[in-house]
Amino acid sequence: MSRPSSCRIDAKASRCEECPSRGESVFCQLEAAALEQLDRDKNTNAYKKGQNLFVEGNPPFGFYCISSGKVKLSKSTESGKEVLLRIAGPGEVLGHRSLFSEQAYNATATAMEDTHVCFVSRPAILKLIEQNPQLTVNLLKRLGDQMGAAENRLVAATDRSVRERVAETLVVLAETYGLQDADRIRVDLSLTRDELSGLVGAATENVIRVITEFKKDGIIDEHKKQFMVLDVEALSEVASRDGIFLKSKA
Amino acid sequence: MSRPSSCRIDAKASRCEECPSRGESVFCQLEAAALEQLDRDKNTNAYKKGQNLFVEGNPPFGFYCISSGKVKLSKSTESGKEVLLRIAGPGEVLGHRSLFSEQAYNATATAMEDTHVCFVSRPAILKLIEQNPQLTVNLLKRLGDQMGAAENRLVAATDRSVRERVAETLVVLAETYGLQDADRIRVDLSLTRDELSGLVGAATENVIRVITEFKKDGIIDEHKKQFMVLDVEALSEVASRDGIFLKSKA
DNA sequence: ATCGTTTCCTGATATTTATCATTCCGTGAG
DNA sequence: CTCACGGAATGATAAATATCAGGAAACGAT
Repeated sequence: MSRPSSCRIDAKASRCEECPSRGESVFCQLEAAALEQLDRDKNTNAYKKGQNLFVEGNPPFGFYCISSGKVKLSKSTESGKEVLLRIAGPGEVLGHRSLFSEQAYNATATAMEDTHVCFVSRPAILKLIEQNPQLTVNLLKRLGDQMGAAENRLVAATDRSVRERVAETLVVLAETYGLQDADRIRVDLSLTRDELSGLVGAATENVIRVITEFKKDGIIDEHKKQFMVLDVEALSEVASRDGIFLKSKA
Repeated sequence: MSRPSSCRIDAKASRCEECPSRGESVFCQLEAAALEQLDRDKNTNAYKKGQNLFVEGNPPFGFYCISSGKVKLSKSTESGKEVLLRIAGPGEVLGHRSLFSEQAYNATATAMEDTHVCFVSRPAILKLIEQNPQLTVNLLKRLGDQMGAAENRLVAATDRSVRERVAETLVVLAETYGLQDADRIRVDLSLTRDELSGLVGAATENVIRVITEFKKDGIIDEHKKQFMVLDVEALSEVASRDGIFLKSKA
């Protein structure tokens, strides 16, 4: 209980150093005093799989920082499909964009698994920023990376086939959420075919055909909605590659 | 010569208030002292149509602010096509993203017409930011808007037909760079078919077909690579609409 | 003017992708 | 266990889009 934390819900002592996402978070370089302030200002909430943190079109009230779990950011199209903009893990912030642009949320945030999230109100975060200008620089960097990823994805969407995009997406997911598991990389995410298709930007049926093919080729495997990459080389080869794409987490 | 400016090249007195892009620029809310500092630190350069400000893959040295003219940001794909990420006009900044993420430029910036640009070196801009934290907030807002536009474009790319996207693009261009001209809106840009296609994200031939159709329907017109929107209603209707899309300017 | 180059346009064709219809399979509820 | 249900898979078809090929304008330079 001695030191405060920005990213943990646990009652027991949870300092920033123990935050699983410590190195990644925009907050976790703050000095002690600021962290204490942040700790006082924050609220921690638990979301069950499927619950929304916020919904597209609603006004933004503050800032979210994921402590544990995964959250997808999605937009639904007029034709009823769901486009996944990105998947955010521990240490990542959500709602920062709408906070500064003072516009309604542009996307819906949904917990993909049971998730703990710290919430900081708009006034609190603005005050914190005022006293810690470095924070905005961190946010700029983060947002810049995400922007780069979005741009690369845009290029991919117009230039690469569904097959290539599926491969690319799997590679990036493996890089971002992959856990080494014997000789395979297990993507630590529960992803439905529909969600993957929303990430790839293609019809679910076609994405299914591609992953079936990859499975037959022994490049990937899958159990219970968890994808495993068996041969990253081959997958990258298919992706034709170069892109940063989704990689906003760094 | 008495008062400095952030956004003008002219030797004659050019204060920020006179900057054509004053209200839009992230710089132009700075107080006098900071503006003077900025004026000392900046260099103004002129680019002829077609010249590059910077090129994808190169390391970023600083910050660009467009004084006059238009600049396109593009990425070339492996298959040799050119994807336009956005078009920036007076008051807009370029290179801010790479500056903070400390990565190579993700795109190439090319003057679409004769253009004047102010350049501020990385150290200078960082110093300025240190003394004027508000600047980063402005940048965050700007970047956030651009991010939203990119996301909307991503959704459009997967969900809307070429025809719809062409209409949408023209609507946004009219909103952003349109000048009222009798009963028509003239888009103040010299755009080739290839460039428009890069903006739409489709093969040039197909975009041409759509344009021809719109012209026949009397919805748009075009002279010397300048598009005119005759019937915004109709065009918006086709676009099916809702998107902010390109609208990053404001 | 004339040439040459670039951009624009048009049609025919091939390919990719989406859509629709149907079956299969796994999982949880009763 | 069996049923029902939702996700997953597969095939057939249709639609959208890209690609290819050839020609027509527009424009700049000589």
